[in-house]
Amino acid sequence: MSKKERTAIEPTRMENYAEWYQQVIKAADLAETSEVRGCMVIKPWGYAIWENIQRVLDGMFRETGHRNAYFPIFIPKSYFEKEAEHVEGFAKECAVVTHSRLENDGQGGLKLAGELTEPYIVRPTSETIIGVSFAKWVNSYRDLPLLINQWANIVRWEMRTRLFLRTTEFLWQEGHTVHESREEAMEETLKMLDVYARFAEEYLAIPVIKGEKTEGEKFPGAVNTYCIESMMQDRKALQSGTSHFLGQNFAQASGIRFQNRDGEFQHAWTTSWGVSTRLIGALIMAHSDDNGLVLPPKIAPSHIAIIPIYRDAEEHKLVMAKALEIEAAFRNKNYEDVRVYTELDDRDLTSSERNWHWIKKGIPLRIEIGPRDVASGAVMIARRDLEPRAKQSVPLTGVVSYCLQALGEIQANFLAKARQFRAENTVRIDRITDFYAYFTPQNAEQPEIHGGFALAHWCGDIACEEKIKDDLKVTVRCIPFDAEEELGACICCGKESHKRVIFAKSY
RNA sequence: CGGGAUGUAGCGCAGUCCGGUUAGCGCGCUCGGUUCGGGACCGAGAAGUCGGAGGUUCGAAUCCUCUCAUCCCGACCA
Repeated sequence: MSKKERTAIEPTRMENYAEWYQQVIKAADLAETSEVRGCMVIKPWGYAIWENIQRVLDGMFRETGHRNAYFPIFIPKSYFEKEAEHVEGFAKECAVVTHSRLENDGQGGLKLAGELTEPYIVRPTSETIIGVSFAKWVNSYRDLPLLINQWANIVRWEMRTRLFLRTTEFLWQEGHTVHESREEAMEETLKMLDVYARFAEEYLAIPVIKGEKTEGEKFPGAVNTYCIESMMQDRKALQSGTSHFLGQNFAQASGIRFQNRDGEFQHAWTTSWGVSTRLIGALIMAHSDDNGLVLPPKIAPSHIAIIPIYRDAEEHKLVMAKALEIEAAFRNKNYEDVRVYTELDDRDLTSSERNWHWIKKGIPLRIEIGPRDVASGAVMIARRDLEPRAKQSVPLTGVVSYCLQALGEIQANFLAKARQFRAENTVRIDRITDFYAYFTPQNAEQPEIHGGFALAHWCGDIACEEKIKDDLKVTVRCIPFDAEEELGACICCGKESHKRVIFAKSY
């Protein structure tokens, strides 16, 4: 058989990005679609990534003074109705509970019974139900700030779903805070956006752009919505986290009032912020390649696959003894704040089968150890940030230090690579013809990877935003915080503009 | 909710137009053997009643009616 180069994932990113994404998830065994419409089953390798995300973020929330709590999954319809924009924003995607029990229908089936006097909405987000509690908890300025976080599941009845990116039920974290003043609430909103940005870059190795959402894209009921936007390898944008300044809207709707320092009653100022299992989608699309998942060491469920190579029972015994020694050497070892985990894989499969298994799962390092290595007192180490064939012989005595250092390098390489990719695919555009050309694929039937982030002037008029969206499916991803003052003309209508915003196609 | 398509073994599919013995193929799985440092090979085997209901017929995966579900394209979206 000819040993021609082939990729572990087919099709490749270039051939069919959307299909490649599904295949990476399948090959890495992260998740699968469930029998339940739009819902996914998150499998151990995928769930472990989520647990790592939870662990790290939870620590960050604690450090910033937040405490975890839990609120009901059901929201009475009347609560939901209190904030008008909020209702409008979520009404079309709510699962509603209308009955409380099932009865035998006499034909071997079941029928709905016990109709509720007031239907319950399965939370699509918890502002309204949490607001009811907050109204009780907050009476005085001395009760503030109130800094709460909830880890929960959410249901949004989306029309079209994609594993991790958009599922009917998803897991997330939602922070909800109450403050005495506008300034303090705004400060909180931006502080948590910073936490998200730091997490994305330091742990997920995904560079993000912090900015504000336009009026058309902001959270229903929010005064301002801020976001972190990242670029995927098909050059589309993915909103990876949001933080909302809710003003007094929800405080008024829920009656969150307190007596201030002057003894007067006033409505509080609230915020909410969240990230979801979508981050796993971001992780996949930001780093993975045509050989499967690629995981930054700081978020990987496990870091090193140890692969013994042997032909018979005698060699197995010989090699396994060393493999167990290596495994033991990593016990209780940390790379920065991350515990290093290993996977000793001596399954009865060919070594290449086991090798590819771990490549596809995105494990950062692989240690191969065979009879030749045992004889020479060394092992072969392969890194996920290099070609699958690239292997380095490392003496047994230096394996741990080599690996710990390599993990750090790999983490840094992924971030640098993602930064470079984003830089290469970000352009400043001033003429509308260039803008349309940039976002128009060569092949309309089967669009190739095209476009990217376009920094262009925008007048702030929603009509221009809508027109571009209708024409090109391109939206204003955000008005970046770091956008410099610059006089220019709106890319769409030509009116005066003072800042460039980021336009892109998005998920 | 509009437009299009599909439901046959765990997965991917053929067979359906032109009804006819025991419903096939690839992958996967199980067992045995040879292999094993770049995705192995040979042999044997298990597994489906054809989305569901009804009808036509001597006979239905195949024809008819109804129904359910899923997928793709639009509007929505963390």
